[in-house]
Amino acid sequence: MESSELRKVGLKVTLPRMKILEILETAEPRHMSAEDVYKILLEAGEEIGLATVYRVLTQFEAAGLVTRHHFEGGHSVFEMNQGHHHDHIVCNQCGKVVEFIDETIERCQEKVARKAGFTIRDHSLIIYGDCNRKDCPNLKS
Amino acid sequence: MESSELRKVGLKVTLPRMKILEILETAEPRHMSAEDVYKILLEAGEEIGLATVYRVLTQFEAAGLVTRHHFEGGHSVFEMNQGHHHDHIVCNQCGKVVEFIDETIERCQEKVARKAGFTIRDHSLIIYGDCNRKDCPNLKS
DNA sequence: TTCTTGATGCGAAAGCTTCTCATCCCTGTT
DNA sequence: AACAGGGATGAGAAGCTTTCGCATCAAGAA
Repeated sequence: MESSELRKVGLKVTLPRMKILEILETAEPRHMSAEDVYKILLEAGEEIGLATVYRVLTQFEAAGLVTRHHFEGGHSVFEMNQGHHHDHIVCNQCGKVVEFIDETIERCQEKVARKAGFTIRDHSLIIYGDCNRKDCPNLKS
Repeated sequence: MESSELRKVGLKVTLPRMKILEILETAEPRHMSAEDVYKILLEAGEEIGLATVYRVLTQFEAAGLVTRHHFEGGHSVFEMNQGHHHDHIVCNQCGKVVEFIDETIERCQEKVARKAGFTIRDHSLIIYGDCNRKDCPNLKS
């Protein structure tokens, strides 16, 4: 039962929040825009407003349940947190997203920030490229 | 004479392009939004449209003269290319931007992408933090 | 069940960026 | 130097993502 997750972070357990949480936990791909989540809810016959989706996702982000990434094109994508940080490789052609974590890169970032006198709060590393798969069409979403 | 730079990349030499190029080459800070460039032009008494600034910056990007970065908050900043790639540390408080380059990180990215079967076209690494300077107010732009 | 407060849905609005189109001005050619 | 052609420009409208405002509604406590 996911309701405990909501209570744990101090959010009232409401229908929209449960539905959105469920989608984030089960749907594929795991990286979705607010619009994506909204469409899934509409197709499922839910009565929900796009504004609510944005509000809830923002609250989830503040609560540490999801992470928001600023991909190119001026729109954000959200993904469920899995406890461990990771970065992304995005295919320019098909939009496929691969997650990765590289400890060496993480350590180098700490070193660089320290040298500049900064305290790291967050970071965003996104590699853009071509995935080179045979089934990768140019039907960029 | 900057006009040669424009000709070199196959762009007609026009007044707006010259002016924008000059601002990008001389103004501080080196990271500016389209709006920033537009305001500088207006204050200089130029008759120019915001749409033109966006058009020209996009053309400059396509021509490899400038690079566009997607910072948080949904707005882009542009900076003149200096021949060498670099990444950024941005202060959450005052917006100060520090550039850095770390060869180890660059190499790791290549390795990670290769392992995932991707061909890197581009990448974006932005570290967000606090710059810890005494003159760093919370007057986030 | 009733009450209080916070959550929701809807439409409007804000912020950034792009589009449309009539006019203008580079640029190569007379 | 004047000309012609097509790309470039300015102004406003429009598009897109995201947020706001407010009347209504529902979750959680008494």
